[in-house]
Amino acid sequence: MKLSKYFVPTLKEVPNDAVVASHVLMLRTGMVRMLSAGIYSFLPLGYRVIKKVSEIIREEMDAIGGQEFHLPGLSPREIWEETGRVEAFGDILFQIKNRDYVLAPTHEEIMTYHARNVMKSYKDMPQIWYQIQTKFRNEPRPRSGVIRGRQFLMKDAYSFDTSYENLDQSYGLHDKAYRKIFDRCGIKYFVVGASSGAMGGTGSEEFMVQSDAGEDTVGYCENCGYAANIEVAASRIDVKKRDEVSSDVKEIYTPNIKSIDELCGFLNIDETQTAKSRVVINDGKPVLVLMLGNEEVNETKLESILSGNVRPAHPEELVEISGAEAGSIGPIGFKHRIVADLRLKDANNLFSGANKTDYHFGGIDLLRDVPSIEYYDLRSVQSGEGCTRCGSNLAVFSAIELGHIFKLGTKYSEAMGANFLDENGEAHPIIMGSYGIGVDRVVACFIEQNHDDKGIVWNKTLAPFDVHLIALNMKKEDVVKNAESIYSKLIEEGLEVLYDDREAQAGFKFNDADLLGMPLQIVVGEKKLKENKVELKVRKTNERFDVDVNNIFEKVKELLM
RNA sequence: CGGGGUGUAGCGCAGCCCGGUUAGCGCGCUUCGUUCGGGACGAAGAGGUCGGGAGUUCGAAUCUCCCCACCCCGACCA
Repeated sequence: MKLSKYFVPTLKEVPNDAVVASHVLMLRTGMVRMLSAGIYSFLPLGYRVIKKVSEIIREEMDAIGGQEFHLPGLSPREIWEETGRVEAFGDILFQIKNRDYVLAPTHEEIMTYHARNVMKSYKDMPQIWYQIQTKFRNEPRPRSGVIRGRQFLMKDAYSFDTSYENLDQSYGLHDKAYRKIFDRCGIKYFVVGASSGAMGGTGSEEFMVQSDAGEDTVGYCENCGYAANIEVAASRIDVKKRDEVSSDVKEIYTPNIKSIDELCGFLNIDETQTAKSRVVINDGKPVLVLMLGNEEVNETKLESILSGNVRPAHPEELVEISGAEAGSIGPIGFKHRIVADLRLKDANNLFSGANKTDYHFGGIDLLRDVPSIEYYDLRSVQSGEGCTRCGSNLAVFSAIELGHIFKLGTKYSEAMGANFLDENGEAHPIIMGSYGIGVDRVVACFIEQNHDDKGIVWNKTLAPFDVHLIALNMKKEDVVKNAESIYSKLIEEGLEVLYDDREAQAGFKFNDADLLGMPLQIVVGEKKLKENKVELKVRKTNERFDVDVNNIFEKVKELLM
């Protein structure tokens, strides 16, 4: 491809609206342009990369017996009513104004629609159906460029099986295929285990990439590979040790002391001697949540323990429930359910609120004074805490979800009446799995992981072109002649070549080449042509080789391997 | 949806507080000439509903009100 004719609008300056590296670089390299918030057009260069990722996905999906579909983006709303997901998605679901259609945010319903009444026999299964399609979600807040958009490209696959054992197999095939896909793309990822979530089902894994642009927080153990969403992650952490002697409960006057920090300062104690109280309303009933010192409650853990609806109590409610204002609430004398974090298990000599405004108790012995207390893991793990599996230090960081594999079970087949007959002629709902990969996220994540201050550093697998050929001075006949012949020769050999044949300064071309980041650059200039040589530069390592014009292809092949 | 911010040429910005010529600057773009291995130089040009609407005023990019778009933080997130 000749750059003089190719639509690659590169940007020298950093666009104002972009913050994360991949977003900045995708704009600067002319891979994408924004049309509207969270809606991006892929330009020719960017689309080449999308196609490369898609092709890898396609190959690996086909290798596990997947069959590619191309489903519509539009679908009648009533099909989503069948599974109750119009309500479940709520405002996320785009609805068409002048006809009762929605823009599909995912395709479980549509695939199930095609399966029902067609896959009627156990003999028809297993099946793996997939597609690479645009999804539409009315995200309240699109961000980070292509990483969270209102419209994005997703590979979604669905498996149909007759038993949970067979589902496990289909699931396992996807797990392997996904690892191959991300390995081939050259992405550093890790796998986070089940957090079954609102989708229902029996198991799931998320394929994650560490990135500050990510929206999930995970705990990860480099040593053993343990990885879990912060919402469920556990760690080895000491419980507060029980003192040998429990002192008596004593009431302390603590005027205007509201926070744990203030309490510690006022009494000159350490925060590990205190228990913080939070009151929530769980399905209309108050619950006191006790944490050691200043530790924050992990909302997800709390909600899964309490089940049902959980919300913080209003300030007026607090007085009514506990008799005290926020800051003076504690376990002793609290007349409702009390749950405490495990670190407080059987602790004594604690300071906490006295349920009387401006008073705290000291010498609290939870074992002695609060017999009805229940203990759970309620805190979020933090970096540096011990891995529960191997004891090494856990790292906590944010991450981007690249893929998700999910054992759906029969949620959709039951709701939509997709049944099959087994060997005995009995009807059962089809057992399904669903498996997604964010294709544009793969591209963005690769760039997040592979760039420097000059631009993108592609590998051969995903690079839009293998070679970036630069003719330094288009006014010199010798340079043009040699560049043209190298260009044809490499194309003949099956390489993808981007040829910078523009009338421009050398520095301009070098910088564009580094920005666009093809793995290998070939520089054709007067200076080295005098010795019948051209320069090859490896983008990643910045290594340079002077190569005889007649040996270019061999050296290119060697360097690209 | 809550908090903060921005909107002026393709891109990056100044001007606005304190209303008053023809709305500027850098990059990019067009033409000509010079230059040609790390974002060149000279000369001449083109390019603007100052986000939109209403208002105040003799006069609005500038003041007031409403709306819209976009960004950041939070909430939300199959």
